Amino acid sequence: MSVQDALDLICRGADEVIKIEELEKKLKDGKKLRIKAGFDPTAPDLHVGHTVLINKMRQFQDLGHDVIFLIGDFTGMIGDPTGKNVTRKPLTRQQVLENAKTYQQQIYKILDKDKTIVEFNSNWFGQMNAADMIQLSAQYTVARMLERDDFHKRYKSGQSIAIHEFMYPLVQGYDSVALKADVELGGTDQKFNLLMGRHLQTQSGQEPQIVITMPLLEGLDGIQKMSKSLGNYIGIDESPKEMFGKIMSISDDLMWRYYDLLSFKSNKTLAQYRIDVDNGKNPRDIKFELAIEIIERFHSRQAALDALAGFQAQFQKGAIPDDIKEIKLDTENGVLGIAHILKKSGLCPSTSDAIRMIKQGAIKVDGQKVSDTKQIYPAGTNAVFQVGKRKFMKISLS
RNA sequence: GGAGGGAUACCCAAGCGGCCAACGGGGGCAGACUGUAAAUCUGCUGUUUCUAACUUCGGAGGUUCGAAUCCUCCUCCCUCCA
Repeated sequence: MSVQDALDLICRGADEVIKIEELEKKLKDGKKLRIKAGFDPTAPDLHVGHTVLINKMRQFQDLGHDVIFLIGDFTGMIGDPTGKNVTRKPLTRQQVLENAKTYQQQIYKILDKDKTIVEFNSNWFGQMNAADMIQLSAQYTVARMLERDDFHKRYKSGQSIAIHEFMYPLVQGYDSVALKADVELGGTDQKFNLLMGRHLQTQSGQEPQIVITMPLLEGLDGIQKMSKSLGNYIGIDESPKEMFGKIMSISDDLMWRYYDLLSFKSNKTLAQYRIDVDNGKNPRDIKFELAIEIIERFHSRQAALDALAGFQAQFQKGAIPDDIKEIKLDTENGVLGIAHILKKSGLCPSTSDAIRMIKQGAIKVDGQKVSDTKQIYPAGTNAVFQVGKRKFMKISLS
């Protein structure tokens, strides 16, 4: 791969690369680069938005560089002040180690285990004494520290800033010195801390690292950032079927964004996809490819293909999926009304809601639309009840 | 410590004695159209034994034929002064 191709790949999807000329020079020198990315040791419950950064690490690995997965166990004791005024609870040693383990299980679905170096920053900070710490804090000034946006805002509006919060960027920056990092990856919100690494490295006579910030991935709605609390996420532990459905539901515009940030397909392939769509190819089929690639990463090739087949059967041909839940319900006096069946089975949250659904034509029993809210079913009935397009349940009455 | 403003359904937000199960917007769900797209249009969005009844407007009491709306106390939030 040419230097230019490598550069294009590295810059793909990145928010900022500081400085790109320095990166180009490093690549031209052909030396193996040390890529650093730091992670909080808090309990990882990852969704694909989190993997944007990890994907970038993987790209570096594929280019033959050394990737360092740095677990900020020492930093975790400080707590990142990022935009939050709530003090984070310190983690115990035990918790840190457990979380680190969970992290590794998840990231090795993306990263090559053999090529990944795992480090803990307590390794060097644990050795430091008070004098060393003060020495470190002498490397930066209060005025410059206050340039960081959230410090600036809090200071201006009279909110408190504890002294130890100033240490966070310094400690993170020093990690780069300790690791002799050539490149550091982080989210856009980490920019200040990443630049601190450059500053401290220069102070210690090292060549400053390249800083690459990655944007936060938009969620399924295409507007808000992907987050668990907003419910617009794709969790990496989700079932292939879930993932498939969620990926297919994103808009065509958002699909390209996801391709840039989540796919390992080459820039050339992506360019070709765009040409194909411009020439009339159905974007749906391109989206299929994306769904398959992502599911394969977190599950398996076979699971991805099965999900595709299931999707096509269910939504393109209108078939009833074969992995639906089966339950038994007791009748009252030998019969049960449709509204009650829907409520008792959990398909609808209340009988009122069930009745609304029936009126709206959302209910099907064995594929037949039910429009009578008083429809009753006798004991011995065994049928597939469906609400809308995606909620199914096989219910037998006794 | 003093002065004032506020708390309404998932969220924002009207209503300020009967026409209120509560305007409007967002979100969500369903239907149409489709590629389970997106956009758009339509409907729904407290519960139940569902053309009717019952329980809701921070909490507890009270006034009234009748209260989300008035009064008292309590809890919580915000703004200004000290």
